[in-house]
Amino acid sequence: MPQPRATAAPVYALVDCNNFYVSCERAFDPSIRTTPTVVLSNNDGCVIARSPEAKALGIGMAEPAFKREGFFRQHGVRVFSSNYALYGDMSRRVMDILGSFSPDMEVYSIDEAFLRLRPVTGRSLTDLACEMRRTVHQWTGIPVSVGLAPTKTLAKLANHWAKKHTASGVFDCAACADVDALLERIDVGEVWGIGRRYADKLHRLGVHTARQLKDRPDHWVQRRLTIKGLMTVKELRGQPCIPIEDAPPPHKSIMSSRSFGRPVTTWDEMLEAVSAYTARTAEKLRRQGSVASSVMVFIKTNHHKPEDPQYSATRTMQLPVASAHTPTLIKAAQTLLRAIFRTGYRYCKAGVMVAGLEREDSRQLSLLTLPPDPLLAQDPRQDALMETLDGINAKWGRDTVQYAATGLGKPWSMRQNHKSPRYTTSWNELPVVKMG
DNA sequence: TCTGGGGTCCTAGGACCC
DNA sequence: TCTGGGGTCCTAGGACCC
Repeated sequence: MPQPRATAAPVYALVDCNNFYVSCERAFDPSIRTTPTVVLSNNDGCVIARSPEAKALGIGMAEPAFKREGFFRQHGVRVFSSNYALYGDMSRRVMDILGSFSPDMEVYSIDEAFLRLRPVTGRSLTDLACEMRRTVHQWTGIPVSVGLAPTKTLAKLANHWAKKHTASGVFDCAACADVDALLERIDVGEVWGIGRRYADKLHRLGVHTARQLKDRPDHWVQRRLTIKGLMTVKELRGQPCIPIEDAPPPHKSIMSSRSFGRPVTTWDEMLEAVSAYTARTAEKLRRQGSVASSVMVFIKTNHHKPEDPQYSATRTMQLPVASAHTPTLIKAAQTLLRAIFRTGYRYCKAGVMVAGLEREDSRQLSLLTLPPDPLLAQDPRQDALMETLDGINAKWGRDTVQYAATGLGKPWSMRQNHKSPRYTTSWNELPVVKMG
């Protein structure tokens, strides 16, 4: 048993929900607790979460679902469409609980958080981690694993180790007498910050394990993996380089894009889809309190179907005055789309991105636009209108009020043929408990 | 023979993460 | 019929400035 630490050196915990999306489905449907289960990406495209039983059947991450349909049926695999209303809400509950264990928390993704833990007299951090795990499971039904280490990169590895090799679901690097021996057993590609490309490159250079990477000289690492790679290596050596970000910095760009549920071929449908994505982008922009100074639109055909004629195009426009006003952005996006849209293609995807984001309260006015236009662009009525729109939609649900340009039927919208109810966020879809 | 030196800004491409 | 969506950062190279 590791002893309570006497020093003030920070210890990082990485808490990661096990098979998060599957665990969310299971929390509300006990009948699938031991059934092989998968969750698909948007548009029911590929597998993005697998239960242990599904993994054991050999179902891979990111496998296209349509190729596995027969297999799923044959093995009784339960299949779910992504239900982000549910996962987002469950995530918030888990994070609330974790936040009560440490004020220094970074919510790193929908299913992961880093915590900086302070040693408590008379109690080991492993013990504390076990309590976190118990509490989250008891209060939400979501199983989590915890890795403890002196750096975030090592905490990631410790978490990985906890999932694979412990029954407790908790692993503390400090409890390990020989960290080098452990790093020797970990493939370099499993290190946080080393993706597929770098892993291939490192293997070609004779670096196969986390230990070997850790022992390369700084200049060797920086030349091949850039400054970021060097930070990763220093963290493997136990030297913290990547701080906790407790307040996430505002986004520098915001995108909305979707694959279509079926190919889009007409101008009218494409215009509707791009307008709808723009409206969504504008909402996200306002939620962050930002305005955008440029708009980008892209459209593309399906490159998985080489027998179809292929086309893809992107176009960007600078706005004279940064804006988060939906009609202004829709107008810009429509102009861009008009410039790149070609008939005769079966489009599979489109998207809208805004960039050059500034805080709404400190935006630059245009030098070039003569009065009264700057006043018009700053019309306070625009802001008031958007506020009202967002308020109504927040209260009564998304798209209670929407722009006509974004379409009503949305025949191009994504497939979601296996969606579970929004158990926790919709009154009409609450789970029903039957008293025996 | 010999073609400065230092800086900024922008873009494209490539890598990573979940 | 059919292969996700949404981000960030770094580097190199070119344009341009004095």
